[in-house]
Order: sequence, then structure tokens, then C-alpha cells
Amino acid sequence: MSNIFHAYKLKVDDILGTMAANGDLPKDLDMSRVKVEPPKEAAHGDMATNAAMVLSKAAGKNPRQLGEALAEKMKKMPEIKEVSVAGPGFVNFRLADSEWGGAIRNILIEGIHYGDSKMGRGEKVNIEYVSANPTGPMHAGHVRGAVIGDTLANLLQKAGYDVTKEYYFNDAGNQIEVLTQTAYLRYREALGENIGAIPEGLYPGEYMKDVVNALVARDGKKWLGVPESVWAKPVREFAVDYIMKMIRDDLDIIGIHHEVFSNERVMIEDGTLEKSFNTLMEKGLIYQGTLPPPKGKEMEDWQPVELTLFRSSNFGDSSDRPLKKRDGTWAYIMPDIAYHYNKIQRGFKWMINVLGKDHQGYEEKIRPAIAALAGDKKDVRLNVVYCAMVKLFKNGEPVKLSKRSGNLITLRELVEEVGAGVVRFFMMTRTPDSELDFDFTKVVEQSKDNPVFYVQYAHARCCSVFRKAKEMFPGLDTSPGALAKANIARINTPEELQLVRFMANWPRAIEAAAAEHEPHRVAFYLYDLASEFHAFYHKGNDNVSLRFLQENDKELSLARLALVEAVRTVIASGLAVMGVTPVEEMHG
RNA sequence: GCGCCCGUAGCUCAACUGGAUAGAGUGUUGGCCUCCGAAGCCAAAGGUUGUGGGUUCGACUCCCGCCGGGCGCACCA
Repeated sequence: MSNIFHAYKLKVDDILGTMAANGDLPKDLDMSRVKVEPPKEAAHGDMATNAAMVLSKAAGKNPRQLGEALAEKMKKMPEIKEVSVAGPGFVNFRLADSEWGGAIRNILIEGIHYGDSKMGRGEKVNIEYVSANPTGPMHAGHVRGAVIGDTLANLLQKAGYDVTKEYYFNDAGNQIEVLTQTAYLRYREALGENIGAIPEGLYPGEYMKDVVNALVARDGKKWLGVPESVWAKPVREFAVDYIMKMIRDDLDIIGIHHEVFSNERVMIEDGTLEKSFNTLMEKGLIYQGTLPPPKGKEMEDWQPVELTLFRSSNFGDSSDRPLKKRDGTWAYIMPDIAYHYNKIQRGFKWMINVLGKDHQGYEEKIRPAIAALAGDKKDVRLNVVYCAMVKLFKNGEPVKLSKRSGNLITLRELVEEVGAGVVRFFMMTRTPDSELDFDFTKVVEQSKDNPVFYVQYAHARCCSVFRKAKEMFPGLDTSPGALAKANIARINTPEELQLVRFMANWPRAIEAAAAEHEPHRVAFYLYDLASEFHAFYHKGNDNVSLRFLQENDKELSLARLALVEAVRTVIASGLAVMGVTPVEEMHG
């Protein structure tokens, strides 16, 4: 929970408060923009505050003057070594070395929980991701959203939110009807009938054979020669259950485990869907009407149709939305609306959906309904994270993803070829909304343009130092608890302190990434930390006195092992958020 | 036509959400293994942040206008 920047922000706030009390500053200043951050250039100091610049206007003083006044007060603090005013009015300061020693000790004590934050104050948040319908195994196209969703969930958890990981699937729509038809056809095939090619529009995948083989094993020929009204339900239920099991198993191999599975059918059966529709109706938000033709799109088959519409334009939508199709069945959006209503009823005020970019516009359509259904709960909010496509490459050739073409790459194949850690990390190396090239061959080569190995290597190196330490000092207690008691004051070279300063940023990185819903920042942070560590490590090549282990100075070695353990801990902490298992040795 | 996203080094991307001299990888060039692991490190070179205005102490970041690209815009999810 420790965050040294928070600690110093409070100290600066205190001083400003005192200045206001003394009449040096006006009372009731808006201090919300005051920050304590690391300066961009390490040469400027350990920390900097923008207080003087932000407050100067309201205080009626020029920023430099105000900065000087603030600096004078800060100079009197024993934990601050040096203060200066620079540039337009930044107040830069350096901490006493002992403060950084405390920072290392905190990392060792908190272990993998270092970086945890109270930012979320235990607020409940529902994060829905994957949510593929049960029509087939997970394929590569699902992976990005799955990994981003899972990492975001971990991240929010670390930032102090009460996170529920949720999967929603549609088991009552068209796709499921197609699945049922496909399953029955394959069922007849499995029992010896010649069915020819799978007709256009049904699912051609070979996995359907596994589904029906299991069905045959359970029910034999029970469903042959009976009317569809008899076989449809059991075949459908069997197929859905079987494929959902496949999907869960697929997700398991990249370490994704949802806590809650929701589905459309339950909402139909328990009346949630009906109830949310009626609620909208009671509010006078439903009417029969005809929408104008969509603009800018060639629609030769367009014809005006009277549909059941929801007045979403009352809530900022660009158009009203149909809730029923012309045949009277629900449009896809209605069960989704009901599902969000269901989440609100379960006590969630904050909902996040992770979707593919091809679902763009979803938020605009759902949010009005949420606003209408939330009633007086004004603080209900929905965020959608849209994930751009992943382009797969193999030997430099793009790999096409299409259900028809048959050369579809499954998640399982992907993971078996490159490993779960590589998949998870690599998916995090771009902002969610930018396209990502994933080249099998490059990733398998394990070359140095592979960030995963760079970070893993840093972790392995840390472990390697400990192995070496055991040889050099047999019986040495290198547990974090023991290292926390080392004489950490021995860590005082600029190179060492730079590393410590970087690690002091980990809690800030977590908070920033969580606040912006940008889990990729964790990957970038880890890459940078690994880079700092590798650079420091190599300084020991040129300068023997900088090596971690000094045979004739056990005290110094222990202090530096504390530093190494801190690095290892922060990397492990970050990899945990990303769902990647740290390695202790590199091989291959 | 409307909406959302994007435009940063030759290429792929960052930039702590308004901070100081815009940074990494890759590619190019040149160094470093008698060494705690060279899957690594160091250095050089590479930029009018698409463009024109505006807001302010301060803009890659916010606002407006252009230019260029991606995606989405009834009764698919």
C-alpha cells in the first residue's frame, strides 16, 4: 500500500495549508491540481511539485515567488535533502537517502502486493469480457479482448476495486439455432448417414464432430426419426453445454477464469427481459414507428418498416433503436439491455465491457437504456473498451481469419505454438485501440525484439544472482524478511538510487493505468524496469565494485541483494497483473 | 453525409492525461564477453509531433477549421 509520492503530496498539502493559515496564501484555494511527481529529467531531482504554477493566479503572485516561498518551508524538513525552484516555477526536491532505503524495505515487506492501491475504495465494478457465443472453440480473434479484459480486471483489483469477472453469452438467438441445426446434421452423420457437404450458413468446423460424438455416447440413436420439436431442445442444450465447456477449457490455458457466467435464456425465463421492456414501456419510451433509411450507405433493399422502437434519442443517442425485429422477435439489443438491467439490480454501479472494435457504437446504444432503467441511480456508468484487431502473420505472410475458410487458428493452437505467457504479454504491447501485428515466427524465435523475453530475462537474472549468492555465502538467509533487515543504507550509489526511484513509480503506474483503463501500460512499465535493471547489471562488468556480490563484504552484498529482490518482486508483481508466470531460468 | 478512433524518427510504437531538452525497439554505423547469464550493455545518427489557427505561465496532449487513414452507421451479435 505504500506510495512514496502520495506521502510527499500530503506533506506539500500540509505546508500549503500552513501558508494559508499564516496569510501567505488565500484561504479556500483549489488544490486539486497540485501534484507531486517525478520530474522528467532525473537530474532535476527526485520529485517535483507544480503547486506554485497552479496556484499562482489565484494567489495573485508570480509562480517563481510562490515557488521560493514553498521551497523555504520545505528546506526545513529533515527528510528533504535539497530544494530548488526551476523553470517556470517547478519546485524540485531530493530526498534523504534513508527515505529510499525505506522504499526498498516496503517493497520487501509488501512482496507481490507492492503497488496495491486504495484508489478504488472497494467500489464494485463488473467487467465483462470474452462473451463469445457458444458456437465453437475460442479462436485467435477472441484472444486480444480476452487478455485485455482479464488484465484490466486484475489491474482494477490491484487498484483497490471490488472486481467481478463476468462472461455473458447469448444462447437464444439465431446463432444458436444454426448451431442446433448443425449439431443435428452432424449427429445423423455420426450415426452413419451420408450428409454430403455442410450447407452454406451452418458451421463447418470439425469440432462439431466431437460435440455429437459425445451426444451419441450419451443418448445413442434416441433422436433419430423423431420430429424437430422433440430433438431440438435436448440437442441444443447438449451442444451449448459442451461448447461452453470447450471454451472454459480454452480460456483456462491462458489463465482466464470468470467468476460469473450469465446467459440470455435465463433472463428470458426469469422474466428480467420482460420486466425491463415493460419498465421502458411504463416510462413512455416505447412506440411503433418507422426509422429513416441509414445515410451514406448503399441500401438497395431498404424499405420502410414499422418497428417497435425505443426513444433512445431522448438520452443523447443519434437515433431511436428498434427493440423488436419485423417478425416480432427481440432484436439483439433488447436482451443486452435486460442484461445490463440485471447487473444494476445485482448492485453494480460501474460496468465495463470489453468488445471488439467491430462492435463500435454499442456503448451509444446501450447507455441510453441504462440511463432510462437506472432511474434515480444517477451514478450508474458504463465504459466500453474497444479492442482493435490482431493481424496474424506466419513467415511474413498474413494469416486469414475466417470461419468458412477452415484455416482458422484456435486459441489452443496459438498457445501450444508460442506459450501462454508470450500470448498474454504480447497482446499488451499496444494500446487496446490500435491494431497489433502478431508474428508467430518472430515470437517463436525468441529474438530480442520480443519484449516478453526481455522482461523474463531480467527476472531470471535476479534469480541467478541469488543462486550465485548461495554459492558464495553458504547458508545465507536471503528471504525477503531477512533482507529487509539488511543495512540498506549501504545502497547509495547514483546507479542504485536510480533503480530505486524507478521502482517507487510502480504504484503510480498502477493507478494511472487503472484510471485510464489502459492495461498495456503495465507491460511498458515492466519493459522499462527491465531495461534499467539490465543497464545497471552491466555496469558491474566495467566496474567490479558495482557488482551485487562482494565476497569480502557480506553486509554490502546483503544490502544489494535486497535491491535485487526488490526488482524481482516488482517484476513478479507486474507479471501477476498480466497473468504471466515469471521464470527463474531462461532456457531453449 | 453523421459518429467514434487515429496521424509522433525510415519502420513498429511510447510519452505518467496540460509540464521542463518528445523517448524506446527495430533498421543503419561503431564499440563491449578472462566478467554476478552477451536472449544483454554502451555510443553515433535519425523530428517543424499531418496542417492552419486558438486557449495559457506552458500544448503531442484541450478547442475550432482543413488534409490523410481505419472502423461503424435499420429488422446481425
